[in-house]
Amino acid sequence: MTPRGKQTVRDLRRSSRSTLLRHLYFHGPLSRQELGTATGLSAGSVSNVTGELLADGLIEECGSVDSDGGRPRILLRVAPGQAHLVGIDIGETQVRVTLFDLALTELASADQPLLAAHDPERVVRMIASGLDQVLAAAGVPAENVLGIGIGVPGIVEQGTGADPGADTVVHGQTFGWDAVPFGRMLREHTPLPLYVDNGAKTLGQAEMWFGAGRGSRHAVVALFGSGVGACVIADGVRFRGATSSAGEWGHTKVHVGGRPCRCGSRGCLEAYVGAEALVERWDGTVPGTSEKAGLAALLRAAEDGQPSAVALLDEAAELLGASIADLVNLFNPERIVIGGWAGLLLGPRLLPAIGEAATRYALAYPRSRTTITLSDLGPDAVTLGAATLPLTHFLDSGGEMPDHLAAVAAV
Amino acid sequence: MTPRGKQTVRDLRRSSRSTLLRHLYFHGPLSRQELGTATGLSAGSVSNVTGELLADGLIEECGSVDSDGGRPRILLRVAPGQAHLVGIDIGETQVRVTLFDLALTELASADQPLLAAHDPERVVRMIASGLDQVLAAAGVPAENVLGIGIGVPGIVEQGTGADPGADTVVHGQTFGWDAVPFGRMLREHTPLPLYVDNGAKTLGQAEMWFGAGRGSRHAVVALFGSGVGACVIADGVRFRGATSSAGEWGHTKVHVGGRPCRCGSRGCLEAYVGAEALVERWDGTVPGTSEKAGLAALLRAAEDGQPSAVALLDEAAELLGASIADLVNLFNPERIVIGGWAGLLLGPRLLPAIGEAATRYALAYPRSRTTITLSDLGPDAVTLGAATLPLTHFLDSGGEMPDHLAAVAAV
DNA sequence: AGACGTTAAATCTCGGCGTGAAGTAAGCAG
DNA sequence: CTGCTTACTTCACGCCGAGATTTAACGTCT
Repeated sequence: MTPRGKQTVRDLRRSSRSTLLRHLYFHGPLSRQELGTATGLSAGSVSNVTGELLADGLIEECGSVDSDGGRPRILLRVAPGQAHLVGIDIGETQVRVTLFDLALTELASADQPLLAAHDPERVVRMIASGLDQVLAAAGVPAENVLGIGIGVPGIVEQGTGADPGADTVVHGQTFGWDAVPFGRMLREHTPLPLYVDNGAKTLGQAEMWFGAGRGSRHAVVALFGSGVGACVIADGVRFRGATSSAGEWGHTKVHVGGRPCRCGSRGCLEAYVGAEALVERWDGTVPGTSEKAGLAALLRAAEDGQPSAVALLDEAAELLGASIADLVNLFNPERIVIGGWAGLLLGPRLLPAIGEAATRYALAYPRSRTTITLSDLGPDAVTLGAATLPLTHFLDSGGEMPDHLAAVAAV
Repeated sequence: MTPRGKQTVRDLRRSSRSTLLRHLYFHGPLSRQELGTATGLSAGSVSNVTGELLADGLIEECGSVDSDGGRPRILLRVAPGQAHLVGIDIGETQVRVTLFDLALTELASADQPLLAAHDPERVVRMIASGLDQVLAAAGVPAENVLGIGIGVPGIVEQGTGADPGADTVVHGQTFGWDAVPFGRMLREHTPLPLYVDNGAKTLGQAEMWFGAGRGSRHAVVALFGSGVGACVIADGVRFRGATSSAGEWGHTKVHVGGRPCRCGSRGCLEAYVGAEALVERWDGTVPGTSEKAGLAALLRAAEDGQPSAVALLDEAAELLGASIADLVNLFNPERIVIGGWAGLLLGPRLLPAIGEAATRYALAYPRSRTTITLSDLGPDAVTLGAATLPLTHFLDSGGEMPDHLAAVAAV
């Protein structure tokens, strides 16, 4: 309990720049006038700071609006092409690299299949080549990229040094990665700033920025796929915990000592309601089908009234509801968003039962303050959320360019 | 996702004052010299700010230390008698009001028994009279009290207005309080600033400031008493959630659909390992004994090898370990502290088994970064933790006196 | 005793910040 | 063209922290 307050000199400027930039980013084109009233800064300061941002090329003027009788307002917006972002999704079956502009519109994308072998070295090489591909395809020079956000499976241990991304270590049980120095390996292929986080967490970020989580400051994004994970947002910021592995919801117990789970423990939620577990437990599964096909078949069977399928899905809804109730009790969020490909598939059928079960299992007061909704983002959101990581840094720093961008920005 | 960002002018000074005050508070008497290097502020600024704080009477000089050959260092410390704090514990059986000085040394205390009736109006009157008693006993004028911290059972809904304490609403299931406008009722008896929170949370605060949680920024304080609760600290700050009811660990499920719990749900942790549940479930309990006596008897029987007692405690350790594993997975803390009167009683016997079970049930990586320890604070810590609430506000604001104190501080 | 070295603290100068008032730009109505 | 309204810019002011300089308060050495 000896928290930090640091010294501050012209961090005021950084803070002002950050505030204005953020506001412009999220609330579309605005005049300096509106910016001032919205952020609380005086008109003089807004003029000053926007002038600086304009000179840096980070924002630009875009049209004007008549104001009855007086001088028209000049609208400002973030210059979308001034810098770029890369988002990468390392999934179970492929590595996807996507290049975005500052407004997060997709410019180019490169997919590379990832078969049985998940050798880290090979994945890193695929990232490097994917990076070259998208930059070449869009004609964007590498110096113009603010940073690379990467969503990986497993637990991510963030670095702390001067180049934190390069110190990132990944523990991925499903990939057989044990303390892989992922950041260091990547750093050998690119000098760009690296931001690595768990894929479920980047998906959660996307959900908070552009999906069903928009507008809430306390939320839990529950990712329901082959496994089960969660991304907790507290007060607008992702909850990381001491070593940024917080939110491992899938291995929360629903029946202590129950079904064995692939994590080595027993009774985990994932061992009951993960897509892998559901397909494996259903007696109607045709051996050899893929997980997605198997789950779709299970859903169809349940909709046709096949008793074992109905029972299995009813049980899944009950357990998910109970476990979501735990999240409500522990995190007290305003909103719970159910996402992930299995969540998208089963959600429409299960949501009412899940909500009802959550009401039965959670404490009344926090439950009454929470809404449970389905995600409205596609599965491509992982790369989008990953790109969000360097973007957040960019906005927080008030539009600071990494060192290698200085020359470009000066033009 | 449109977070804050405010205007800032001489908040720098507030921040500097806060930093220095906090550092002096927690790291005992220090010279200006040491303060400078410890906080990163320049010697000039330290001189400036400490001069201001001295003039305000918030800190004082206390002796000096030779520095080989040169001018001796003058030590500074927070002036303990300059202001006072009140901490109140509304427990199941009594209302305890304690007056502290700024250094949180107890000056006076008043207990009032709370029998069957928990009528809110009566509790508020007891608080008012207890307040008068302790102030009179210590000869402290009310104007000299920075604020009143109150730990209550149940869920606390914090106010948001200009006088947040007075808007506090309490939902206390065990007391039969339903949306009691506790803050407003108190405001009729005293003009002092009010800070209300759940008793488990104030106990957790005490643990973080003075107990086993000291020095960690991410911790979970698990309170194990008649019921079960938790206080989550993330990055040095208590995790509140949207309506500050986060951390309701006791009603987390260990067996979905299992034993009925007093909260109305089934399978809650509390329904298995709460002291009330343990005493009720043990076949050796003598009807009519108090909960504490019953639990002590259970413990003695287990130590004598009585099989049903041993089995019950073994199961409790297993379930606690599994549920603590959930906390580890979800919150990823550096430390878990087990407190509460039942925790203190059973802890020494159960701790090894709990730790071992947690290892079996939690993910390996976050578990390896967590230590599980027993509380080292007595049960009186609730009032201490409650007094911590106004103190935190005082330190955060850089030593700002509430309005009614202005006259006193000017002397 | 007095000069000197050493270290702590106070004071001073400097560049930078946001505010708010005063000034300027850019449109409209008559 | 003259006023009038509104948007933006400029500027003087007070305040801030950093860093250099000065003063204070001690030992020690001759």
